[in-house]
Amino acid sequence: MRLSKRGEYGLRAMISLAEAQKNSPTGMIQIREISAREEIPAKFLEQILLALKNAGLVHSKMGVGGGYYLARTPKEITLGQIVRTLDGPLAPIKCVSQMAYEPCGCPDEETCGLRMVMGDVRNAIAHILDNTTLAAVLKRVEAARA
Amino acid sequence: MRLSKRGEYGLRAMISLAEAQKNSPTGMIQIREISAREEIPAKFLEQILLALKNAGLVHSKMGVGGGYYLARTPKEITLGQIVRTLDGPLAPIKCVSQMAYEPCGCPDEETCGLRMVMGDVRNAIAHILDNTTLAAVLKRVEAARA
DNA sequence: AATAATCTCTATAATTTTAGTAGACTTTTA
DNA sequence: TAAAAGTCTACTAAAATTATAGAGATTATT
Repeated sequence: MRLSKRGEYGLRAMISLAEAQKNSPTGMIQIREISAREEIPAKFLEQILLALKNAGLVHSKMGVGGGYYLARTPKEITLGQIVRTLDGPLAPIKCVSQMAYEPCGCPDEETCGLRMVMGDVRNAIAHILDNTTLAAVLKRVEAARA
Repeated sequence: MRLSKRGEYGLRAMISLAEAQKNSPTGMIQIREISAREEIPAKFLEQILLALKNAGLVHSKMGVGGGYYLARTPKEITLGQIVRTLDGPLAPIKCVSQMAYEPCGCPDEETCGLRMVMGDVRNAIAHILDNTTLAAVLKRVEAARA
C-alpha cells in the first residue's frame, strides 16, 4: 500500500509551493530551490513538476526570475489530485477503482468478498486524500509547531 | 496504493480456506484446487501458502489426502495479518509504519505535514484490515448473495 | 515395498516498475 | 547576447513483481 518516491516528492513539492504562496506575493519558486530544501534529485523533480503542470495543478514561468507556482489557491488543491496525477488510482485493486476500473476476473463482482473490503479501503483512502487540501496541511503543520 | 497480486491471491486463497472450513469437517483443500477455482498459477500459490504457513496463519498436511487448512477459526484471522505477511507494512511511507518504522529524512517528523496525513491514511487502512476477519468477509458475501 | 499424491524449499528467469540521469531545446530578462 | 530558468524526450540502472522449474520430503494406499 505504499506511496512511490515520485508521489512523495510531488506532495512535498506542492506543500513547499503552498508555503511559498503564503510567504511571497508571486508564490514562485525554482526547481533548484525545492530540490535543495527537500533533498530531491533536481532532474527527477523536474519531471514531477512537469507532470503536475500538465495536470493543471501548477503553472510555471520560463526564463530569468521564473519558476513554479500553484495554479489555484492551496484551499482548492487536494492531496488526492496530486497523488492520482503522480501515482495513478488510489484503489488497491482495479475492480474498485473509480478512475481506472477494470474487471478483476472473479465470477461475480457483486458478491466478491475481496472486492467489498478493498472497496472500503479505497473509499477510506479517497475520503482522506480528497478532503485534505494543501491549506489544511499547512494549518496542521502550524498547529503542530505551536 | 495498490495491493500486489501476491497479496490479492493470498487473500483469495485464505477466503477459500475459510469457506472450506465451513463446508467440510477438516477444512482442508489442496493447492491445486484453490489454484483452479481462483485461477491462480499453482506454483505461485505454492509460495504464497508457504509464506502464510511460516507466518502461522495456515497449517498443512503432506502426502495423499493432505492439503492446507486454517490455523485458527475464520473469526480469529484478520485481513491485516494476511496482507502484512504477503505485502509488508500497510503504511504508505515508512516513517508512519508501525511494523517497519524508518525515519523519512524530514528535519522534524513531529511537524511534517506529509507525515501527519499519511499517518491518517495508514490508520484508516489498518483500521479496516485489522478489524475485518475472514468470518466477517464470508458473512458479507452471504448477505450479498441473498 | 512401491507408488502416487501432496507439500517443501531454493534457485532462477522474465517482465514491469521505479528512480534517476542526460542532454538538446525554448523562453525570458537584463 | 548571455544567463537563468523551464521543456521535452530518451535512456539507463536497479529493484520489485510475477512467475516457472525442479529436486526433495512426507504420507496414505495398495
